[in-house]
Amino acid sequence: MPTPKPTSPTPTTGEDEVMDALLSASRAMVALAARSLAGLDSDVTLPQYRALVVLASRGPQRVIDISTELGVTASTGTRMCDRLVRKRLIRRYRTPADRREVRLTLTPSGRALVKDVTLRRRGELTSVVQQIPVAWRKPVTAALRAVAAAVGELPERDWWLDSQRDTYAATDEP
Amino acid sequence: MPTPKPTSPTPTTGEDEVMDALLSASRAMVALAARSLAGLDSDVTLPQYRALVVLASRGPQRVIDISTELGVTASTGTRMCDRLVRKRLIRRYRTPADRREVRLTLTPSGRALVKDVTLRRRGELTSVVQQIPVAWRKPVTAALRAVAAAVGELPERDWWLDSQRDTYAATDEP
DNA sequence: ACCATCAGATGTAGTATTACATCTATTGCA
DNA sequence: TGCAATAGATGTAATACTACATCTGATGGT
Repeated sequence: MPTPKPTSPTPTTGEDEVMDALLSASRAMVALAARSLAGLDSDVTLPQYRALVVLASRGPQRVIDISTELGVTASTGTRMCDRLVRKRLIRRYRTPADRREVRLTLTPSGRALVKDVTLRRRGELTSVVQQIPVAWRKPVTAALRAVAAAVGELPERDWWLDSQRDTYAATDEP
Repeated sequence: MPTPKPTSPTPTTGEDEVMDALLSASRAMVALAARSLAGLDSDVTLPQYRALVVLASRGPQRVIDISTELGVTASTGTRMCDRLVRKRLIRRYRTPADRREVRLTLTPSGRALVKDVTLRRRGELTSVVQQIPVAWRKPVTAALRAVAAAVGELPERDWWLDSQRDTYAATDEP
């Protein structure tokens, strides 16, 4: 805790400092996320964007999957998807295997939007990254990956950015 | 940054890796933020929480300041403050100096809420921090601070957690 | 003293988020 | 075959976010 820090008797190994810095960075990231979303042409809300990121990171998902990931009910998920479909950012596909399921996939526009936001963030972070001494980059990279992994973030591989062909045939529009 | 060394003797030495890791971490942080907010007793939205964080980090602010920080109009800011006041998380104070102004401050509940959320995040990040090799902590800490600073995040000093007395006298309730 | 400006608040309005209950279509299993 | 369970969609409703236009009150400079 940063609070009544009793000035640990044992010279701490810098654990608190790392944690504080991490929390600061965390708040900053949230602000950054909000900002990069606000400065966008289309008006996508944060929940909507999070849904897009899930699709971008994990590939085609069901409504229930996205809902769970976002911590909302299925009905809320359905509603959100309605809006994203209306905005042409995602598409619904029926799977032949299980006709109850609906697979959600990003449209090219959806992919472009995620890419755009990513680029914006990249822009804001470029100078920071460049200022990190080369010798530090390895540990910093490792630490950041650990953070992402621990918090439950998906693969860093942006396979989705190179809009590969959708693997689902549009059987019907639900 | 403690050592803003001009670096880059050789172009791109792990620069991309750091950036990717940073972006991953960024997405993870957003998800984490949403989660730590969802698992809360009181129902505070992300915009509301961001407002609280601004107050917590920067101390008493005006409506316009918070609005600017959050990237919304003044009227939106006023509305948001209305809700936060109704939830007893912030308080409005008139300043004698400029009677147009309204200073917003966190109530004890507000402070407690921010603290609670911080603790939750801390919990999720503890294991990560502990896993970072001691030798790495210094660079990692510096890098994270740089990120926070660059993105416009405030001092890491959590002075506000030790609920010091509010310096404004409640003259009237607007 | 006058008036432009600033800080906030309010009226109005559209869209989003979210949940609960309920309904349809499908699937899986006994 | 029959029926519970699953995946979504829909009806309904409360709350939040957001902006634009407008209004009040207070400052500050001329």
